[in-house]
Amino acid sequence: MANDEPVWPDELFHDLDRAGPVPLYFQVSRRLEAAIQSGQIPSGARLENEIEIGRRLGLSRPTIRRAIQEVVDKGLLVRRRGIGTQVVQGQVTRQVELTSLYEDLRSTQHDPATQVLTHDVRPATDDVAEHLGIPVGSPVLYMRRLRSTDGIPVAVMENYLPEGLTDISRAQLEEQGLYQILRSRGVTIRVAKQRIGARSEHGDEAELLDVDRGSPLLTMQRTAYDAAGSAVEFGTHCYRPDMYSFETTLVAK
Amino acid sequence: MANDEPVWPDELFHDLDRAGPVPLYFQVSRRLEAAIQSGQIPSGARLENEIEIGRRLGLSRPTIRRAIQEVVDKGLLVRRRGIGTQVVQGQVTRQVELTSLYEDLRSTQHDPATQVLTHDVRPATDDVAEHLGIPVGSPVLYMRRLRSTDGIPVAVMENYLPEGLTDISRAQLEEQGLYQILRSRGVTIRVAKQRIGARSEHGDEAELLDVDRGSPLLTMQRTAYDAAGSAVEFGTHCYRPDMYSFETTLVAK
DNA sequence: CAGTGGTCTAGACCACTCT
DNA sequence: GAGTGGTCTAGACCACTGA
Repeated sequence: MANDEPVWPDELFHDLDRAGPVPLYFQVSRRLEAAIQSGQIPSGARLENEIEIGRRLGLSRPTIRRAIQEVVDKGLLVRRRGIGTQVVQGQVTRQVELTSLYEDLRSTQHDPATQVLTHDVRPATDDVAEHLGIPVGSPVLYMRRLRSTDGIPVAVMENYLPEGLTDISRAQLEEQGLYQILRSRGVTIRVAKQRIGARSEHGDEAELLDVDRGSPLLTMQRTAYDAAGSAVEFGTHCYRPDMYSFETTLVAK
Repeated sequence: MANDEPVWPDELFHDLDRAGPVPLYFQVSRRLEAAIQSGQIPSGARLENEIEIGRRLGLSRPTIRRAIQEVVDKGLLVRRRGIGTQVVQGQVTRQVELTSLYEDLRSTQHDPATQVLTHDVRPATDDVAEHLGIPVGSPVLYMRRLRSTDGIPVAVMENYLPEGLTDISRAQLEEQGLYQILRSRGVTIRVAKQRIGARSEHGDEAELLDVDRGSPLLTMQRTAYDAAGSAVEFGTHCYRPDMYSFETTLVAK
């Protein structure tokens, strides 16, 4: 083989900010990721070894390892002991992240709009209480929203928020994603558990989503927890399967 | 507060194997995870700090940090700077992992069975060729299988394997999961990209899965890559939504 | 203020792969 | 045997939290 020489675009890393708040490993991993996504480091290319990268960047090996590991976890690189680190072959897809549908859609250049169908405070049912970890009958904010993109309905979303968050206004929900509102109130979501399934349309969903009666819908049920481990949101959503699907990249450990 | 004392069950970690091939951080993380899953470390409990844990176990802080990080990544623990490490509140769910349906079912104590409906070598169509990254018309092994558990049909699975793996026998497929077979042939899957959606039943699926005509089905399309980054499997599966769903735990970065 | 996790360093030894 | 990533150590300084 003539072309098995390792690749490392030094020039991308010559202005790392050692003083600022952004960790070095993160600065390196983001630039590395961008270089792969843009094709600057081509599919299948072998990277320079960790020690040499560290030497060139003036960083220790653990820092370089952590940067590379971040990119490996996103499925863009593969490491093999005794061999080296390679860019994965094949097309690159987007990762499922801890964001709301609104942000998913917005980040993909669409124009999301929200219509609030229902918005009230009601006592928690058994099911809702269990998911939120609160007593049955506690007041919860219930909202039912219709999300559209480019004028086409995409999803009907039902959400429940526990006491302390029940004062979110209808107007606010029309304008921002739920997770945006929560963040602006200082609520940070750390962990979310979701279950994805399918079922038939029922009730008024056919009309709202502009599909035939009895059409298949993609469903997602999610409970989100804040840093302290308390549930801050429980929701059941249903999506038009021709308008939305879930993508994941799985990486073996 | 009287009961804010940090928790650490020393006794679980007194027989770590420092000589064997299993990394120390992994031994620690697995026992820690088990202790949480079993309730031995209760929901909401605060863990001892990293330095102290390291001292008690005779391990360095980076090793302890890595062990804890593994459990954080699984969504069982939450870390907060200045505060400490806490067990997440709420029920524990299973993680989506890089395993086949067969292993999913088997690990949950069911009794999976496989019926091979079709099994032949054929030229790759445009679609299959693109997903596998091979030329159109290349020979690929096509298989269509019906998976059941406890006698109830769960999924119809269509899979395509590239040249070099086209000699997997029908008999073998009846007995083992596809990923098991691949592993036994030295093929290790490192990365998989999957898309989950929904659609209506069509063709003979209603009969195979014992559902009504036009019923909703949960669908999954997956391409799996080996350590070198080559695609080793492409498949489109459809599931009875009352028998199967996908669970994920998402952790904010 | 003391205590916590977050980051980083400069080494070391090992297991694995290829030649 | 040479080169690679995998693991581990023993420190260091910082940023953030809560009292």
